[in-house]
Amino acid sequence: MSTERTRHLSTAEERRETVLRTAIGAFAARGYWGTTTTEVAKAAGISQAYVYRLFPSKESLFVAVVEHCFVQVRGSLERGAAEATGSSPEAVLRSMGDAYARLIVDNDLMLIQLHAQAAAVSEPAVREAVQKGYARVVEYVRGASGGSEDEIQQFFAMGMLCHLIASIGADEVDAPWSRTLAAGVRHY
Amino acid sequence: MSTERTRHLSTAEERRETVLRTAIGAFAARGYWGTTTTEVAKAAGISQAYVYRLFPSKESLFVAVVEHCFVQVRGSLERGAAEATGSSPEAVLRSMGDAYARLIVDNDLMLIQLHAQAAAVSEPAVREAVQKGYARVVEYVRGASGGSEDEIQQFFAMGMLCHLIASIGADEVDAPWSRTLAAGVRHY
DNA sequence: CCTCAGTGTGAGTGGTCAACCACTCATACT
DNA sequence: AGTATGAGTGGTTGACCACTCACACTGAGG
Repeated sequence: MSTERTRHLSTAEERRETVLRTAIGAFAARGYWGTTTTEVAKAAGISQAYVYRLFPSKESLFVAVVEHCFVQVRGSLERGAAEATGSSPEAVLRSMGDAYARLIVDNDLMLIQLHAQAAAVSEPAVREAVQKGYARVVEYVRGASGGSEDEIQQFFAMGMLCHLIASIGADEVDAPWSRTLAAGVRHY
Repeated sequence: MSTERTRHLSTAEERRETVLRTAIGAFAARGYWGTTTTEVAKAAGISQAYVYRLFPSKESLFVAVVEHCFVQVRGSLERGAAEATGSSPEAVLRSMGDAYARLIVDNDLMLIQLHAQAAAVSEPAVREAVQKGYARVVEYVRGASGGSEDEIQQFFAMGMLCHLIASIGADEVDAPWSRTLAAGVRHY
């Protein structure tokens, strides 16, 4: 049954996953409006026309990419929670933060979140995806850590600060202001 | 002088300022790549061609808009610092945060910051403007508040969380996750 | 071997983009 | 009145955009 080695064609489902994975890198640089479907196709190694057989529109492709990223973020936080030493909210949150820091060594994953946030302003479908993504992530963090409202809010505020630092390359600037913003922010 | 048909001419400098102010609203919705120079021109009430007499390129226009926004943010923080009751770092920071919250009642000003952050990823000129903007703002907050590194970092982390809440409209969602994120975040 | 459903593409479509240029008009100053 | 200068525009351009469609190719089941 397994004929994977000799198979030249992929199933549409396999292709869709490839496109989703590679589209992250494409959208990460210039976001929803700045990235062309041709760039996405090139990154996935298929023709631009075939992108439109796999996804009905550029918007739905981007939404799928955003959802894919949130799944990965949640997975990373779950691993972090599992690795926590101790069960105090603080210990679990620290371990989760650490896991997230390791996840976004791949900057692209984080940049997608930033660009999704930007696109959410005026693209309702994107906004809905981002809202649902944060809904699940916030509820997961609350449940798994048992942290207070304040602690959870702090956790996400720190995540947003992380996005700022990476997006403007503050961690590559050697200055007091950048050191203040990036102080204690893990970056593997 | 029977049929009055006045065509009011401004100086180029006046026009440039008009364009900067109105372009904020144009860029706020769809950011750098999603906004056309025609939209900017329409918002300013001039022809698209004239945008290019006032600014050498779309990029330099966007950079000017971003710089303009940072100036307003700094001005708002200065007013906040002046209004502070007491001179403890905590009191000054709280007053500054409050002033910022009042400033971004106009969502556009905040959305520009978000879109500037997104554009900074791959547009070096924008990145430089945003870095310089945060450099000045962080140093100002440090100097005016005298807060610790941690307090200042917290201050900006909270600002970033604010941007998230507004960009995805979390404050219009009635759910536990959105209440957790927005708890205590002033919104006039 | 043939069939055929599903994978995949080349070659477009109409529309829009940033940028440019030749030009008109309003005003200030002779 | 004439002239110089700068404000402001209509029209255009070539590149590029999202999206479409007719058609070619592949390989598993018969």
